[in-house]
Order: sequence, then C-alpha cells, then structure tokens
Amino acid sequence: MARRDTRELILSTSLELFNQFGEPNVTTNAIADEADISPGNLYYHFRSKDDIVLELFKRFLLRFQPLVDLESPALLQAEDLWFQLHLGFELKGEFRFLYRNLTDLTARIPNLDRAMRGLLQRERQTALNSLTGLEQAGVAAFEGWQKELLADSILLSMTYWIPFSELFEPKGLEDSAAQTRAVARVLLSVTPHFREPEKGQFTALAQRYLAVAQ
Amino acid sequence: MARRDTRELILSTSLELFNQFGEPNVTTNAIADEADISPGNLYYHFRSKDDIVLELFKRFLLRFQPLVDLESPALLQAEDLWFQLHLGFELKGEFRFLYRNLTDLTARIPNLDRAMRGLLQRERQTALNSLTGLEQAGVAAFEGWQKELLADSILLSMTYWIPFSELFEPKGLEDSAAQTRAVARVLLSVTPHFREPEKGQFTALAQRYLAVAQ
DNA sequence: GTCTATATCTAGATAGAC
DNA sequence: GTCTATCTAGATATAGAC
Repeated sequence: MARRDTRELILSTSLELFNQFGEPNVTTNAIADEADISPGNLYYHFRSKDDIVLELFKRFLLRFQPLVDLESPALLQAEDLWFQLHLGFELKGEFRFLYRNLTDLTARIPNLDRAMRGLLQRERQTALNSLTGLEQAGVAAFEGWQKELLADSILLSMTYWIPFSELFEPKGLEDSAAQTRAVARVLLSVTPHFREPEKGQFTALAQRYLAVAQ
Repeated sequence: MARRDTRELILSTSLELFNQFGEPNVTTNAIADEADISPGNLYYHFRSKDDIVLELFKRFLLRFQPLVDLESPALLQAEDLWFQLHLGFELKGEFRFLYRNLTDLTARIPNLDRAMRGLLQRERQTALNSLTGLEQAGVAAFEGWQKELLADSILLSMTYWIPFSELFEPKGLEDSAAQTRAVARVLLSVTPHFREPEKGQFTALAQRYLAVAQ
C-alpha cells in the first residue's frame, strides 16, 4: 500500500475506535489489529500514540477553524448563526473522543493543550461577537454582564454537551438528533433576551427544531 | 495504626492526589508513597484501585444526597435554592476528580455508572421541582419546554462547570471564587424568566455575587 | 497490620529481516 | 513499507515473613 494510504487508514481507524471506546481504552495494538496491519507498521508511520491523537486534532482544527473565524459576524443574519452552530456541533460529534477526555488529553499533550486553549478563546470571542451582532441589529438587548455570561454558557454547551448527553444516552451521539437538540437548546437560552417580534419567531423556530429531534 | 485510621488515611491521600493530578495519572504506588505506607498495606485495606474510587464516591454521595432529595421544594424561598446550589458546587469541588473523568470512570466501574446515572436523574428532577416552585410562587413564568431546557442547562453547569473552568484556570478551583461565579451564572440564567420586582432584585443579587468573586 | 519482595500483565515502542 | 519478534517500563496486585 502506498505510504499515504496506510497513514490515512491508521488515522481513520484510530478515530473510529477512539470515538467508540474512548482514547485511553484503545491500545496501539488494537488499532493495528483493526486496521489489519502490524504494530511495527503503525510505528513506522507514527512516532507515538500521542502523535496520532495530535494529528487527528489538527484535522479537526483545519475543518473547525473556518467556523470560528467569521469575518464580520455583525452582518450575519440570526439564521446563519444557528447554521454555523449546527455545523460546529456536527464536527465535534465526528471527533467526540477529543471532548470526552479534554482534561487528561491536554494535561498529557502540551501541544494539544496550547492549541485547545487558543481554540476555546476564539470560540468565546466568536460567541461574544455574535451576541454583539444581534445587539447592534436591534434584535436583542443585554444588560450588565449578561452578554459575557451568556457567551460562557454557550461555550460550556458547545464544549461539554457531547459528553454530557452521552451520560444519558450512551450511544445517542451517532444519530444527529442529539446535535439538533443541542442547537435548539443554545437557541432557547438566547431568545429570552430578544425583543418582539424576533423573540416569538425564534422561540417558535427552536421549538420546531426540538420537536423534530424527539 | 488502628485498622480504621490507615483506611481513612489511604482515602484522604487518594482524594488529594486524584484531585491534583487526575485519577488516571495517580498510581497505587504513588498513593502508598504519599501516605507513607507500603503498597502491600494499601492492598490489605482495599481490594483494588477501583475500590478506592468507589468508596470515595460513596462518601461524596452520602454528603450530596441530602442536598438533592429536598422535601418540599415548592415551599423553599429562592434564597434557599441559591444556598443549596452553592453547597452543591462546593462539595463537587471537594471531589472534583470524579467530574473530570466522568465518562471513563463510569465506563470502567459499573457500580459507579449506575449510581451516577441515578444521581443525575435525581438532580435533574430537583432542578425541575425548584423551577416549578418558583413558578407556583408566582416568581417566574416559563412557556413551552423552557422549564425542561433550563433544568438541563442547569444540570450541565452543575456537572461540567468544574472541568470547564479548569480549562481556563488550571489551579483555580481551590479557591472558592470559581464556585461563587458558577452559582451566579446559574442564577443569571434563570432570572430572565422572573417577573418584576423579583427580576431586578435577583439580577442585582447575582451581579453582587459576581463582583465579589472577581 | 504492616512490611519487603516479587509475580503478572499489559501498554507503548523498537530492531532487524524481508 | 511491512512484518515478526522482542524489549522495556510501569502499573496492579499477591505472597509470605514479621
């Protein structure tokens, strides 16, 4: 097999096993086994297990980056924001092993720690910008620290919704219903700050989201 | 040393190390070392490492239970609810290692999985009851699924606030400021649904909470 | 109850032939 | 590039003396 193909095979197999069983519970031997290659071959392509994790994280970041670094959020329509949100949840679902063991992974792999911290900061800023955009468009009004608090609360949802929902429905994250519910939830945490008529409109929209996902 | 004392020493040492370094990164040898006893002695008192984790969880549960199983939440004043909330966050901070590795711990230890699932369900119910209490007291009004969504969102905060905040301030959980902020956050996620004059009162109260914790 | 010494096992990782 | 065989380290856990 060509050099690149095996490398890709190892990555995709690892991702699958990590997501299914949790990264700490998947050995390099198990990966090699599942990919039908030898352990030695795996270590020809990757220097270490952490190296595989890091490469997967890079792939995740490459696809997530465009969603976080929005150009002019203030100009976006509210609908676009929910769409971005949905894409984000979907992508995180695809790499959900990263979010199940965040603390330990970042503690173990310094490069991942740095990158993840940066990512979270940018996500928070993006959330803030979006709220500001809604404010400037006259759709919503926030007083005092409400905006910052809401941004944190959204970030918490975006970061831990996946492991949280897995506590209740262990295999529920494969279908997209849980992700849809997550989006609706975030949506409904913001609508109380909307003014009419947008308040009623978006509350109804979120309710419909939720109903579909039941 | 008396039988009981050594056992307690092992438990308290384990809790300390688990909280500091994360349970997966603490070996039984390290525990024995820190407690100034031999590894063999440790295994005289506990059959396995999981046994230690489970016993610590039981201790946690014993103290947390009374906070969850409130008798008649509808009769409680709003102030009492925040106080309960605060106590809960404090207690979870004391056993924070449990909440950093929830997924892996529950995957590894079936007994813990069952108990934790039950606990989360009861917490959710308590949150719902409290919101219903506020509703019946005429303090707040919720439409549609807002109440259920808010309960989930509160439960998410109560479950993952600790690991989440550790991502930003790795050593921040030892002081109680982060816990106070967490309480204020939950508080402020509910106040938008309050009616006046309680709305203004509690928003102000939460802001003061936050200011103190900065 | 507590120790020292050690068994057992499993993970990550390497060496060298092909 | 890929394999087989093996090393090494470190973790859980046990045996048996005191």
